[in-house]
Amino acid sequence: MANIRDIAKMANVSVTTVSRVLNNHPYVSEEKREAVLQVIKEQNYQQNIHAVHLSRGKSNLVGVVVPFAKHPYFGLLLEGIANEAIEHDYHLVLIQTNYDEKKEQEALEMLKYKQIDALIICSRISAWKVVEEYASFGDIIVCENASDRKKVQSVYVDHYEGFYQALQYLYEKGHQRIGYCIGRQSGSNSYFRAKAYQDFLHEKQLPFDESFVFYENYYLEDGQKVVNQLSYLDLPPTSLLVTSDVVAAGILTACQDKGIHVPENLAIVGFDNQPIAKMMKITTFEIPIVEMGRKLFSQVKKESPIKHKELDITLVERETV
Amino acid sequence: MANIRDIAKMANVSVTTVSRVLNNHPYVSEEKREAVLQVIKEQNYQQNIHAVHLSRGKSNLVGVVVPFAKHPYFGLLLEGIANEAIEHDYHLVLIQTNYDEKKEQEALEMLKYKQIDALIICSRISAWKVVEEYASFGDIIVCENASDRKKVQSVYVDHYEGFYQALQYLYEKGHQRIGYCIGRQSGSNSYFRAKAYQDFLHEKQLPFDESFVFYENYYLEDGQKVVNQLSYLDLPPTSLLVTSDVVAAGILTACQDKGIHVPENLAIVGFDNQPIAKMMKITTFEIPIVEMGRKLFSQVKKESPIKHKELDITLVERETV
DNA sequence: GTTGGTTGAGAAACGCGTTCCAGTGCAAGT
DNA sequence: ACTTGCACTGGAACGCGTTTCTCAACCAAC
Repeated sequence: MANIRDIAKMANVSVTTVSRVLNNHPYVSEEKREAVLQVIKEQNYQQNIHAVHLSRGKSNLVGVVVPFAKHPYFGLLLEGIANEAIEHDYHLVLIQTNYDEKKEQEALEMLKYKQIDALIICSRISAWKVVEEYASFGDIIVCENASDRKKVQSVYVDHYEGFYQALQYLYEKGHQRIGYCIGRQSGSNSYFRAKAYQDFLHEKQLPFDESFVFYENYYLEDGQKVVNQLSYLDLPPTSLLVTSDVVAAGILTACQDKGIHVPENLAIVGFDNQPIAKMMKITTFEIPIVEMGRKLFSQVKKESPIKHKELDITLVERETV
Repeated sequence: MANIRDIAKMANVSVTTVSRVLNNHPYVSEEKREAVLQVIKEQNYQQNIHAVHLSRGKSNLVGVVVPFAKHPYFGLLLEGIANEAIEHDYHLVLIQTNYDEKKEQEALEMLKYKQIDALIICSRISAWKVVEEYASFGDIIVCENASDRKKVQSVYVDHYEGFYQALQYLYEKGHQRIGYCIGRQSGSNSYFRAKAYQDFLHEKQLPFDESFVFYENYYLEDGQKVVNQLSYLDLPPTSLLVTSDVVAAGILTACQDKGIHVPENLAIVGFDNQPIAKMMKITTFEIPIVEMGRKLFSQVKKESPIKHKELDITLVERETV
């Protein structure tokens, strides 16, 4: 296959001119431009993309770190990121970590040796210190409140505030025994929610019962597990905050099977406002996930000094409270 | 940052030797190997990945074409592909097409100019003729029955057979008016299912009613739409084959809202056996999606002559028939 | 002592596009 | 008439690792 030098020769111009035609640089006369274009067409010439990357020192590739591609939350996020990437002529390198820190590390390494120009971390595992070491190699954008971090950018929802609001909402509906279900126990979003929970209990002078907190809930199936655990409690919570609508849906279904009436026996508040929440009429706090995905990508290579962007959560009242 | 030549100088060896150390080639004495390793460590040296790609003419990147990342079917497929890719030290470039043929074309172009070494097309749009033109540039693997195609590889389930079996199953349960819901109207999987449907009607001497076929059903929300349309029919089907469990779940929920009893008034058979099918006790034909994803990736760069691989579908009887 | 295989190592070629810099030619401005 | 300065062109340097050739050294077998 012909390379740029061959094309230059055949078109009787310099390599530089061919490059300029290729990249739509100005300062090429119309005749030469057409001559070059003609030869390119004849030869069915293609730039060697690796040479372009080597030369430019960048690749128009952005890494996206997700724990699982199959989880609807990350599916939605990916959708938003992908759609925005298309519009900016970037491609996405998908890095699925399964919450394995090594995989995240690898992604950071890819940033270091410039296989990717930027990295979007949808759910972080490594410590801030580690992540920030890599910030000098390219933009790092996280999907969590990192407004106090100088080196990375972020797009997020205020989970502290959201959780607090949700607790307040249930409290006003008369609930005093409020539990919650969450995904992983560590992680910054979980931290903020736990904090909001503790602060709320403290403010309302409510006791903390550790059996009211359920960890490792990600999927529909996990709802069943929660309802099971609930049945072992002497004094179960009267309401549950569930940090993913799919889990909330699982809980709701399990309740229906067990004859637990929702919301009479158990009130449920979901998060995300995913399609399933609408379908099953789950009261939920809407998180604009797809939009968040788009915004996450928009942070890539942006000049603007706004490094941190917060999106709003809104309550969607339906029938589970 | 130091390059391979700098390292060579510092270690008092040739560039070749450094390269050999880097790539674990034989013919490097232990002393030199260690000297090189030492310098590499000291200098915190990193290969320039673009130079490696340029030199090798490949990138260890595999493209994955999906219409939407947010659809659970593709989420599951992606999960399988991603997990297999990790094990083979490949990375994935996600190309979301939104069923826009241009995007798919772009993906094929990426294969042509070798930005990616292989391409997995999870749902094809372009004509075979177009796709096959690109087969010479790298492996192309599709997720549909392409057993009669020489140039591409495939991993698939027999949708003709699956659909036929499902129809047979409903027929044996006493249903004569069987409708079906499907995603896009074109597409090879849809073609095989439509064919199975026609063949079945013909065999059983049943009339074809075009109002029994519902197109463009992808998500939970679409189930509502189907049930609405159903209510306008004078003589609606007594049973429905639904090519995605999420849509089946949507239909089931909409039926519950409308007081349509399932399975008495309407029997529903889903496909995929996704978590939601289990949760909502939907009778469904299981498609091993995650495994299919893994197998799709396994076809990449495989020596074996097995270019086409069929996976089995199995009936999971639950409560919607 | 000669032939031959094996191991170790380096020079040079190869893959290829971008960009800096120098320079020419022509037109507008003073 | 003379200076600016813009439009256009191309040579050469740069980014960097892999791989092929070639050759030397060394040991073993004949």
